[in-house]
Amino acid sequence: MKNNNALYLISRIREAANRFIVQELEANGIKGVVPSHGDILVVLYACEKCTMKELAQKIHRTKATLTVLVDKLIALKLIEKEKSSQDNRVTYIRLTPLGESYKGVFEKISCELNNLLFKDFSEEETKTLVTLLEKTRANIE
Amino acid sequence: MKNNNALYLISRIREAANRFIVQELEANGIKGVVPSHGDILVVLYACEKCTMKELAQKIHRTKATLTVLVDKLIALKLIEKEKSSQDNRVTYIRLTPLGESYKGVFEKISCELNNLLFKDFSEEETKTLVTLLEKTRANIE
DNA sequence: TTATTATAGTTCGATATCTAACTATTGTCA
DNA sequence: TGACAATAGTTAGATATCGAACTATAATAA
Repeated sequence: MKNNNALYLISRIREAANRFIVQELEANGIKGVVPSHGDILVVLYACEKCTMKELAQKIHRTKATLTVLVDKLIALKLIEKEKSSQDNRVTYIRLTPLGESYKGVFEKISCELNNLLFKDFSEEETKTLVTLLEKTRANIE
Repeated sequence: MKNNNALYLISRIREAANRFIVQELEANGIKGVVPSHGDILVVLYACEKCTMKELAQKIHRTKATLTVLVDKLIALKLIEKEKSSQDNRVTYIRLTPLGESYKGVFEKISCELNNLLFKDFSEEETKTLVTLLEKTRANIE
C-alpha cells in the first residue's frame, strides 16, 4: 500500500490547473492576475464586503501575503478598501464595478477548467474522486 | 457534474503535505530545506550524477529556479557541482557524503507521509484514487 | 573555415509567499 | 480608570519562482 505517487499527481494537476487559469484569464484580456488573485475575487463574488482577516482565512494565505495581493488588485482597479466606521482597526475589501464586470469570465473559466479536468469522468467517478480526496485531506489537515 | 471542489481539495492536500515535510525535516535536524530541495535530493538518491538541465526537468522547475535551489543546497553542503570534461557547457550535480547521509531520513519521511495521507485506505481505494488522479492529469497536461 | 544556429547554465527584475516585528486600535480586569 | 492583553493590518527581510536577456560553448552548414 506504500509508495504510491498520488501526491506527485496532485502536484502536477494543481500546477497544470494554475497554468490553465492564468492562460485563460489572459485570453480574456485579464493580464497580471494569478490564481491567488482569482481566489480573492471569487470570494468577493460571493461575499460583497469582507475584512482582510476573513479574506486571508478564506483564501488560506497569511495577512501579510494578502496585503500584497490586495495592493496588486487595487492597482488593477478591481477592488477597493474601505475603513470600518465601527472599528478603526478593520478594513473592508469590496469589488469595484470593473472587478464585478469580470464575474462572468471567472465563472466561465472555473467551469471550463472543471469540464476539462473531468471531461471523461462518469458521475460516479467524480463522486468517488471527491470522496477519496476528502478522506485524504481529513487525514493530513 | 459541474462545480465539484476536487481542485480545492487538491490544493489543500498539497499544502498540508508540504507543511508536513518541512516539519518532519526540521524534527530530524534538517533546517532550511523546503520540498523543492527535497525533490532535488530524492532525484539524486536515484541518479547519482545529473546535469542541471535533467534535474530541472525532473523536478518540474525552470533552469533559473534550479540555479537558486542548487546554490542553497551547496551552501548547506548537501550537494556539489562538477564541470563536465566532455562538454564545457554542462555542469553535473552530485550528493556530498553529508547529502547521502540523509537518504534514510528522506525515505522515512516520504513513507510516513504516505502512511498518514492514506492511513485508512483499503488497497482498492488507494488504487482507485491513483487511477482517477492519473486520468485527471492526462486531461489537463 | 567561418558564420549561423542550438544548447547549458546564470543573471536580472518582478512577484507570491512566509515569519517576525511593528503600529494602531479595542477589550478586559483589577 | 489605567495597565495589560488581544486583535487588525502593515512593513521588513528572506526565499522560491518565473520569463527574458545574457554568456559561453558546441554543432552545423555553406
